Amino acid sequence: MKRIAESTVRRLSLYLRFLEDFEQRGLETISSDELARRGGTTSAQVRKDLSFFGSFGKRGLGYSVPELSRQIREIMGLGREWRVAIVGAGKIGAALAQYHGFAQRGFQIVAVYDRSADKIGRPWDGQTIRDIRELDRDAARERIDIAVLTVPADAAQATLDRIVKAGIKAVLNFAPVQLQAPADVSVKTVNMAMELESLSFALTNRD
Amino acid sequence: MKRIAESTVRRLSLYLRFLEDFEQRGLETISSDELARRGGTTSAQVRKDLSFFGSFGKRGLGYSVPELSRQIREIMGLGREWRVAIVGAGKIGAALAQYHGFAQRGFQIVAVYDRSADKIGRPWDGQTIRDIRELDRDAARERIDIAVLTVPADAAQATLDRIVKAGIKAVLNFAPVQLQAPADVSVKTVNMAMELESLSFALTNRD
DNA sequence: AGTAACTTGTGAACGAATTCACAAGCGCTC
DNA sequence: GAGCGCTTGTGAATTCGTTCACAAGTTACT
Repeated sequence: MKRIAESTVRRLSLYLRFLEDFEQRGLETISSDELARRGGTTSAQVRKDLSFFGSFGKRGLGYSVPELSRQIREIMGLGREWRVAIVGAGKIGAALAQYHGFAQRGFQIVAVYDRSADKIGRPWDGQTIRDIRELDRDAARERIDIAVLTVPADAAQATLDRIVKAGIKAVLNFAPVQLQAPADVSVKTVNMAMELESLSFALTNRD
Repeated sequence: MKRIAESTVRRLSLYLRFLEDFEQRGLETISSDELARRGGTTSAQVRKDLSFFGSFGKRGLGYSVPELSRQIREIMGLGREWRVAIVGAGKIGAALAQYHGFAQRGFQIVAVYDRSADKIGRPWDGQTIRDIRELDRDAARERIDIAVLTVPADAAQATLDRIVKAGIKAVLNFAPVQLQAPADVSVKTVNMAMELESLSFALTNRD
């Protein structure tokens, strides 16, 4: 398959959200123009994004809402359950575990790990906190697909190395550091510090 | 000033983090190549990024670590305190308030707002939760620069409208929705759902 | 059946961001 | 002070992503 731009993938995720909204309201069809309006983009962009994966629309009519939802879910691999481990049982980890949209999309939290002795063994959102050193053993047995990394910045790279060693191929990182991983491991970083600093820049350098 | 790409701003923020690291370790100079290695980019990229704002390096030598730190901080507007209000006193808001890197960079939380009657008036991380309806009145008096939006998705747009009306020009949004705001208001969205879905896509469509 | 009103899908044109490549500057050594 | 090794700063080339523009398909109406 041709290489797909990151920006395209992110927009698909966005479109899907609107489609689900439309679906719930019982609407049958939607045009690229309507999707574009909601997503803050252009209709040509919407059509181009979709065209990488096939032709899902009907000329003159638009897209069938349930059909396009289904297709995007399929493209994005959201037709299945993903098994997620949270690594780092701190405040952010806790907030994430409670985050509803998580389970809603089929991301099921199946294990929680920490390093500190006084956390290990404690109950935590329906789970028991496990020793990070068990990750290597657990990963295959528990069929962990994705690790959510919520450890302090200074431990992030070392913990990522553990995750990689355990054979996990996808990581969502919340530590405000740039991580190094092999090419076959996907790492996405959510860096609020960076976003805040972008705002600071925007406020400082306005025309 | 020439328009600066968002990606450039984000990288500057990244470079700054490495520089501070180097600074603490007492290193005097750094090359674009070293910065690039850490940031997962190329030396040409680093130099180009910096060149939009001036020439800070010395040929043959590299960049002075403290000097470049200072320059980037200045460019990014990080030489001052930014006054931040958290809007939405839920789990995510709480996790953020505790987030250390926040204050560290000069982002000071000066007020917390919520809508629900049983939260208003309660103590919260050294603050008292205020009624969201007071935001309009407070914004100028408290000199609020940035609002962090951590309300549920379905209330996000309406709350943003309040924030805009209160005259706040920068918003960090954690609700997983696309928001509409006037052009003179900067909105950055941190959307974990989208990142997770990108991972799902990556896992599904690997070569 | 013909026409009008829409909307998709997609090459081509455009624009933006990244990478290349190299002249020019700096410090060190002999 | 000439030569060498290193590194910056930046136009030019290239790559990548977005927008344009239009042929072709669909429905609705007369």
